[in-house]
This record gives sequence, C-alpha cells and structure tokens, in this order.
Amino acid sequence: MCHFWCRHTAILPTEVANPVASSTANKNAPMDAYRQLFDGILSQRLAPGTKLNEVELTQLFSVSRTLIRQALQRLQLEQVVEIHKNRGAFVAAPSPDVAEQILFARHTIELAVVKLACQRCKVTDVLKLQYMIDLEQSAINQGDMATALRRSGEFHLQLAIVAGNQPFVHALRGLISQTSLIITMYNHGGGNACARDEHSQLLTAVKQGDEAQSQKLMAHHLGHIAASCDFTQSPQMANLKGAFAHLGQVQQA
Amino acid sequence: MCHFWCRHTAILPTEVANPVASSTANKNAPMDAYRQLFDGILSQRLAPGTKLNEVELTQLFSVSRTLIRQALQRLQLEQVVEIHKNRGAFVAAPSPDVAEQILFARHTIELAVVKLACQRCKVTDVLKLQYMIDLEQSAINQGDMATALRRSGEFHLQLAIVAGNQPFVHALRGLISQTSLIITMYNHGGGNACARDEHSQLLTAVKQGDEAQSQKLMAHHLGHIAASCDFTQSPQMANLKGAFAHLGQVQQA
DNA sequence: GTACATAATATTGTATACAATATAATAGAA
DNA sequence: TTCTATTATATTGTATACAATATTATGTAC
Repeated sequence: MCHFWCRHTAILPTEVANPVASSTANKNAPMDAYRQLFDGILSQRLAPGTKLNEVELTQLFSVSRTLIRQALQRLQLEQVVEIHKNRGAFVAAPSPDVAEQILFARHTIELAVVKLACQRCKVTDVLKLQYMIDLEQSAINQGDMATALRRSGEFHLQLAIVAGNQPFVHALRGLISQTSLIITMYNHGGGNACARDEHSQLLTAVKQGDEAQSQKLMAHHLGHIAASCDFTQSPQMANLKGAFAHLGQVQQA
Repeated sequence: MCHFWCRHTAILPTEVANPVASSTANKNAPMDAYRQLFDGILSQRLAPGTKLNEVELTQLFSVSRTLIRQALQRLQLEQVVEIHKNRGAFVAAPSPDVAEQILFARHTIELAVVKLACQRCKVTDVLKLQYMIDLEQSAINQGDMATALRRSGEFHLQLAIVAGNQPFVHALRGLISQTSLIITMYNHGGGNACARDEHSQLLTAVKQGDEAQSQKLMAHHLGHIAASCDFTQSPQMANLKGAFAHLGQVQQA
C-alpha cells in the first residue's frame, strides 16, 4: 500500500530535526535547505498551514535568507508551499476542491506512467523498485510511518523515472507531495482499508509488462487514497492559528 | 491550427523589446521580469540555447539581479530555462528524446483536459475561448506569427482553466512553452500541413459536450505538431555559439 | 605558431543592508 | 470594558556588496 493515515503531533518549525549543522562546511547549501523543508513536509513534521518564518529558517539551517527564499520559491512552484505577498510562506493546505483535482491529475498521469513503465522496465529497474518497497516495508515494521509515507512517494516517483518521461516525473514530484498534505488534512484518524502489498503487486504486473493489469492495480491503489479521505468535514490541522494563518486577514476572536 | 513554423531571425537578449521603462514606477517588478522573458521565449525572440546574462537583464528591465534570478529560477522550474551551476542560465533546448516526452505528456494531459472541459464549459467560457481564437486569427492575418504562436498556447492553457483542474493548468503552462521551443528547434522551415481552424472545430465539439469528438480532434491537433518536426536532423539554432553554450565546456575551434 | 601555465576579467553564488509592508502593542475615547 | 487610532515591532521585498568560480587574455617555453 501507499499512504498512511496515522496522525502525529505536528512539530513546529523551530523543532525541525537535523539542521545542516554549521560544523560541516556545507557544499551546496541551497539544495539542503530545500530538501530539509521538503522532507519535513512529506514526513508530516510540518503541518499544512504552518507559517514558515524566514529568519527562523535561517537560524535552523545556518544560511542566509537568500537561500531560504530560494528554497521556498521552489517549494511554491511545486505547490507544496504557498507564498502570499508581504505575508510570507505557509505549508500548503489544499482545499477539498483542489484535493480532488490533485488526485484526479495523479490518476491520469500515473495510469500513463505505469503503461510506459511496462514497456521500458529493465531488470535493474525492477531491482531498484523492489529495494524501495523493502525500505518502505522496513519503515513500517519499525513503526516509523512518517518515513514510510515519504518512501511510498519515492516509489511512485521512481516508477515515473523508469517510465522515462521527464515531464511526468516533474509533475508527479509536486502531486505526490501534495497528496501527503491531503492525507494529513482529510484523513481524520480513519482506518487503513487497503492491503499492505499493493506496491508489490504493482511491481509484479509491471515486471511482466502487463499494461492492463498494472493500470487496473494503479487505479485501485490511487482510489484507496481518495476513499480514505473525508472532504465533507473541516480539515484536520495542527493548530487553529496555523490553520487560519494562510488565509487572508480573517477576524478570529 | 495551433503552432506555426515560420522562422524569425533570432534577436539577442540585448535587443529584447519593451523593457519595463524606468519611467513607470513599476508595481510588481518580479512578475514583469518573468513575463518579459517568458514572452520573449514563447515569441521566439529568444532562441533555444541563448545565454541569459544576469547583468544584461538587470539593465534591460531596470531591476536588481535579485529579481532577475528569481525570474530565471521560476522559468527553470517551468523547464523553459536551464540553469547550470556557476555557468548561468540558458534558454532551454530540449533534445529529441525530451521533445518526444514533452509531446507525449501533452497528449496525455490535454486529452484529459478536453474531456473535463466538455463537462464544465459554461457559456462565458465559450465566449472567452472564441475571443482567444479571434485574437490568434487576427495575429495571423497581420502576419505576426510570433504573437499567433503565443496566443495559440494561451488558448490551450485557457482550455485547462475551463476544465477546472489546477495541477493540469500548472503542468501545461510549462509543456506549452516547451512546445514552442521544440517547434523553433526541429521544424526546419517545413510547410504547414494542418488546417487553420482546428481550434474552432475543437471549441465546437467542447461546446456541444462531445467528449469523444473533442478528444479525437485534440489528438489530431497535437499529432500535427509532432509530424511537422524532424528529430533526425540537428536542431536549428540561432547561432552556433548559442547552440553550444548550454552544453558543458566543449572544445570548439 | 602551438601548447601550456599564469594572470586579468567577467559572471555567478551568497550574505547583508536598507526599504516597504504587515502585525502587534499601546493608549485613549466612548 | 471594548472599540478605534496610533505607534512600535516584526517580517517580507529589493538592492547592493563581497566571495567563489568560470572565462578570457596574456605571456612564455618549445
């Protein structure tokens, strides 16, 4: 299976783990700042709606605001962060409408991806994909659901890489991250209804080059995500302040 | 029809039209710098491979390097510009492989888009789309093929907006721009084989909500682009210097 | 003249300083 | 108290200064 819906107490930006210690004279800092934030969001350490204060981030990552802003802009263009003029950056909080659009776009693109993957998948690709499934499973076994969620996303991305279509990879990078946010927001402690080995089944079908079957499995797999979410209830947030911060200047008593 | 393959003598960055005159105290300069570059590329004023020197751009747009670099990064993330560490930014020059991937991705996404558009297209949407077709046609009538090309792209993007899927809009923005580059590079003065009113036909089908027909027309429409390109010959470039600049440090006598 | 090494220049990468805006805190009036 | 106006603070937006790297030019040996 792909995504997990266990909730974790959201850790605020000030507590983001593993700052790129000032000790190691870091080679390319901009990528690090980006990756730290990206991983933080995908691992649900940074809840949707959380404000990302630039100076706090400079202290955390020991780089200037220039690089922080670079990272934030990139995340914005991946739709994982929203930047509001003169108000700052916030972890994206997709509305139910947008959430549905995101899942639909994934459906469309990933069905095309697995078809391509069936045609192009080499032996080495199978090994790599299998390895990623194993990594995900080991994270599950250790109870580290945040890591499992991130690795699940990486499996899907690797599938696009195997499919050999650059634009699909690019688009999916953002869509997968956003799916993480959607799960965090709309899966209110709901159960986990889908089987644990959907990724394995998918890989088997791809390995055999069975396009129809792999597409069917992918559709089923993605369907579980949408099914597990409740878009009618108000989104689950770490805290109200964060939840409203990304909106305009709204009166809040 | 959608894309045009007439060649224009490529104008170098120093000659980009309409700098955001220092006279008008510009409100949001960053967007302007971005849009100037974006339009320059889509209108084929900036040829693939052209180096985008930061200080030159600062003089052209009368803003600091900070904003120029912001615009360049955004264009990079839309895959319209390539940035090489310590070497600078260049107008993207998609390889034949990547070009094929781009066209395939457009095919996949735009087929989904027209289907959605059939379901959601309102009267006001039809009017807007028709207006954009008229604009494109008037550019053609005036012989301004660069503008026609840009407006053609805007029609496709508007279709995605009508379809109401944000991720599709986002993805297509980059893909359409890249298609412009592909045409510039690989359509070696070839003729224009496709009918002039494909956009109109498409709109008619969408207006009627005929999903099958609109998808068929879209597939046909996109097929013309690929068919008009010759990926076996070396890409057409404005000049050799520009053509090689985006590559690594290659010996050139 | 060619090839290589070295120095001069140009260009990009990063940090900081200042300006503009938004947020918060304070004080005063109803 | 509660609301509003005003001031103070914090935060983001933009420009510039400096550092690191790459590119070009120069000069010397062969």
